[in-house]
Amino acid sequence: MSEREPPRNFLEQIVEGHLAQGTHGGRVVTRFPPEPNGYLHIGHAKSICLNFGIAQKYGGVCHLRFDDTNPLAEETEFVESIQDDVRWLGFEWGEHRFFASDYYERLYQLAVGLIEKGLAYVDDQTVEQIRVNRGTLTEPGTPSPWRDRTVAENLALFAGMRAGEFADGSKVLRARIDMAARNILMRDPLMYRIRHAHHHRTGDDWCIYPMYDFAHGLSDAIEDITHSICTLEFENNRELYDWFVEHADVAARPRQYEFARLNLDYTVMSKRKLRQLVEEGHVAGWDDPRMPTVAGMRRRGFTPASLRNFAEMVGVTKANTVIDIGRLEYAIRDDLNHTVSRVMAVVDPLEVVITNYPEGQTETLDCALYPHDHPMHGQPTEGSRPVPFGRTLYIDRSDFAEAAPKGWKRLAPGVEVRLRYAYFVTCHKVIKDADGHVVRLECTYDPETRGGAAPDGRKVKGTLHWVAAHGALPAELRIYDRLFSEPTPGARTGDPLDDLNPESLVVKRGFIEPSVAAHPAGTRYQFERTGYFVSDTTDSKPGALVFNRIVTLRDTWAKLQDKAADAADALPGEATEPSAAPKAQKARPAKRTKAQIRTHNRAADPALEARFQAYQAALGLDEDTADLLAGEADMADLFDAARASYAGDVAGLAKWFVNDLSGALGDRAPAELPTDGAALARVLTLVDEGTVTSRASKDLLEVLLRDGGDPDGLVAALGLEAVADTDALADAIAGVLAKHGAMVERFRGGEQKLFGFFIGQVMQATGGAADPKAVRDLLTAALKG
RNA sequence: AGGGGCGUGGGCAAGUGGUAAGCCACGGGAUUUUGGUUCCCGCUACCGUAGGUUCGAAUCCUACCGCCCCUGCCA
Repeated sequence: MSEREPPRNFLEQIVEGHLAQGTHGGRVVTRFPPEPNGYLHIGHAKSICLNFGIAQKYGGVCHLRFDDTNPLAEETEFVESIQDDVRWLGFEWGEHRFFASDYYERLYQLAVGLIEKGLAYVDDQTVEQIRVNRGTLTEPGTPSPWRDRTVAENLALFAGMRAGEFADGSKVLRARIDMAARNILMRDPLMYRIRHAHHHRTGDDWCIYPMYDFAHGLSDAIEDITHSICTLEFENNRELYDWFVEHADVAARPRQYEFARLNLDYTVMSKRKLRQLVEEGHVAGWDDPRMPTVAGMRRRGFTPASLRNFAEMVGVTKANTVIDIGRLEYAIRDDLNHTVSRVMAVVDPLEVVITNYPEGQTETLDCALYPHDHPMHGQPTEGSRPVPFGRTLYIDRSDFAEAAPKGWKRLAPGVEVRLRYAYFVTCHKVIKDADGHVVRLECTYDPETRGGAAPDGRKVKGTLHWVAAHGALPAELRIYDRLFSEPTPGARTGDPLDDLNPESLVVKRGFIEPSVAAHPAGTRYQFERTGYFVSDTTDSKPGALVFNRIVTLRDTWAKLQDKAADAADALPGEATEPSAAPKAQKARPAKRTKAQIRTHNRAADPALEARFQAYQAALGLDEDTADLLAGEADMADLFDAARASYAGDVAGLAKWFVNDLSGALGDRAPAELPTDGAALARVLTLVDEGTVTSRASKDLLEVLLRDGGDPDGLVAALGLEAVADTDALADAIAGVLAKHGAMVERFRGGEQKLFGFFIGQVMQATGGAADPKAVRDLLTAALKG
């Protein structure tokens, strides 16, 4: 009961609100609308999880709709890859797979309908003319000379466009909205353009193609989508979306909602930049394991669950933020740690000879597949695999130091360590080549420590992974790292390519234990002490194994060393250059503020201006208050009406209007209220008289503004009369104190700020009806105890 | 006559007038045959800034500041 439910994101709250009110007849229909012109990336993955997730959660469905309205960019190949990716992520669209191109005929008819209503016209202007005449951010556009063609002419021309009578670019169909609209998208947006091009599905059936804004919302309407979720940059398009849905002949009323797209540091996400990486050969392809594409991450070894969890973890909001890529790494580690078997592999081999191990002898050790110190999700923690051991073996070069630094727990001359699951060994001799490079280590082992434990109870500080030379499988190990070395690629120079990480892929030749030979490509492992790896699904072959590093293990030792290195670097005391060049100050026109609107209103309405003056002169209100009250006639009317039946101090009424009423009003226009000034005045009077508390008056006001009615009657009906009766309050206080004994202790222990908590509790216990001042006094006494 | 959005600890993010959730990162400690895992503890935020309303404001009002998006016959 007291279990904390995960907070719902704002979209889920909206959906729940609709469900509660039966807004869409209780239906939830979302859609994921990719354009089949490229590969999906992790940002799309978030959107997929959101759309399919909401449908799943609320018993709805999610359509997969390909937004294929531009024949020049789109290809069937991408349709396939997108479907693969969505399925791989774990979502199923069932029979709900659609294409915008399925609706071309219907859309055409809807366009004709708009023409017939005089709401669309054929424009003969050139691209350049259209652009110029659209105006700018601060200047209105100018109407096309073709804007007032007759319906009949438009109909004929549009039919001609469809029939292929005109060349590309010679004509377009435009919505006839408003060339002076403040939202540029509303300045007669294009609906259709001529493109004599082959479409991946409709072939050569069409030579006119609908534009996004026209096609998208109406496709939503055709499919009876209820919640059309897209990213923030489409916020400006919503007005147009609504316009088309409203004016075209469709019954459904889908609504668009926007959320912030996913941004990840140390990577790029735009299709353009990703394409550039591929086309210029900085990566091996769209499925290069360093790419943030779904295909790339799949090949890298990410799991669908890790991506879904990641999407859940980062949340859904409208704030434009950048996610720490460490969270993605956390998500995949957190999954694999609980699902994947352990195995030993040496990335950078250094030969070790156990000099006191009999020559020619070998043995097989039984090694656990899973750690037993945490639950493995959906898998047994039991199970083992045979691992050969012998006189010659390999350890990782990074596990040996000729001169051990402080804190070193690994192998060094004279130091004894454990070979995992095997024996304790001690290094006695370091063999080097002519250049002084270590080529081999000679160690002795303690036969008594077989399995890794010493009968005499002695401890070693370190445990190393290893692979015996006999039976070792050679393997190519692709050590992947972040594609970019800067959190915001391109921040310095403007070109992300300048920040490519030269070590995003390092290929190593190493060895792995033979047990993995039996597993299919695509199997994921934890290479103990090294990281999570997957055998590459396209390049790994029996006898020529290839593994991709998915992610490292957390590495506390490396972190300590980094810190030590940083500390050393810092010694010279050089202040780091503030390299960030001052941003070019963009000249932005100042926004028209609410204050300017009010001033503007008065300039246009002398009567309003007169009231503004009178409020100050006759009523003695300060300028700011008078400004707010006389900013629009409706508000001033309401205020004057209230004033006429209010006996108290006018300044108080004015303040109450400004601070309380306008907040409760929200977007509602004063003139549309189901109540009047007299009733409002009565509300404040009730507060003045002490009949209701100011707290309870908010509830009263809310009901009054919503339903209207008689304030006195409402007070009685809602039980809002102020409770100043000492006995009743004392009871309430005693109840609260008894219920929150621990809090009382804390308060008496010095947490003074909890006083507010107690007041709040008492206020709640009395439904907001308690007189706060009385509560304050009584509570002070009671808490002194 | 520009318009549309967004600002809560290092990074995310709950919160919608009554004790500022949680996650990641970071720091400590315990356990450990992975410097992994797991488990504890810490991270003592006055909520962009400044005024105001209120017994009480991250939440309501006002002004200001900062950041993002929009002038494709792309989506």
